[in-house]
Amino acid sequence: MTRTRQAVLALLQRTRQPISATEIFEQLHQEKVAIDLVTVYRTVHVLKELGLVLQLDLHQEGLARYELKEGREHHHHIRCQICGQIEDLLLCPLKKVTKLIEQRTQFIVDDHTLEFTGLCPQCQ
Amino acid sequence: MTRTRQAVLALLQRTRQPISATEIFEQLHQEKVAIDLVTVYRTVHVLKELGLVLQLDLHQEGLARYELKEGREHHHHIRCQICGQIEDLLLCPLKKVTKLIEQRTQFIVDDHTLEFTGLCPQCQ
DNA sequence: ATGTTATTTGCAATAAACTTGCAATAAGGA
DNA sequence: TCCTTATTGCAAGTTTATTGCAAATAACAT
Repeated sequence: MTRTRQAVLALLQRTRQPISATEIFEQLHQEKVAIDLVTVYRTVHVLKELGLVLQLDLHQEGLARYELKEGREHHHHIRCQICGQIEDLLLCPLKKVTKLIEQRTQFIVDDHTLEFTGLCPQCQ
Repeated sequence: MTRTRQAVLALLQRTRQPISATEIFEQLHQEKVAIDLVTVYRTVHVLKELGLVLQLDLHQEGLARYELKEGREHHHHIRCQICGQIEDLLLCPLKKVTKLIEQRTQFIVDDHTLEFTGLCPQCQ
């Protein structure tokens, strides 16, 4: 854990929304932390492997976002189509459905992604 | 509707799995249909706007896939992590949850994406 | 502390998926 | 047919992410 990686991790800790590699890069530069974009990519990769960070690929965004996994429970997201705001949904209705799918398809289900899009209160 | 667009649409009709732009390009070239990759992108864009085609951005694939919307009911997908096979799930457990989310978040929910990943029977 | 080794970083170059500009061609209508 | 509009192909550009490699940094034993 170098101080470069600490800086990325600390940023993820204090950011409430899932954040992209470019945003991490720009935010750290604003805070006078010199870091290369490549290093950001490599760092989030390492943090992912360590199980500290989750990668999200939200529908039609065309880029990856990262959020802290540490100490957070399984959840999903809703994104505003206008302003791009992303909010956590602290629920998951898929436990029963997963069993049904395993029976129907004979797959062993490993993971799922669920995302809602719509209009946030401000953008309606 | 030109014959180039017909060719793309016809391919989508006879393909059972969601297919990427590059795959459309390669498949049509194998069938001796001369088409530029750019035209494939523009065609699926048009077909999307016409409501004939749906775009899927499956988790961690890093590319878009397209499937026919015409005459198909709302459904979701499960993808094998090993072989990449994609199967339809003709179910959707999210109607009630959507209402709950609208109440909780004050968003107006417009759409959702749901995808499962796991191991298909062949790859287990 | 010093040297030795392994890891991490930055820079440049590359890859992959998609988009845009523009001229050439094809389609549709008066 | 002539004119207008839409579609296509080619080349070049964008964006996001990855790779190679040398330099800098960290880890560690002596």
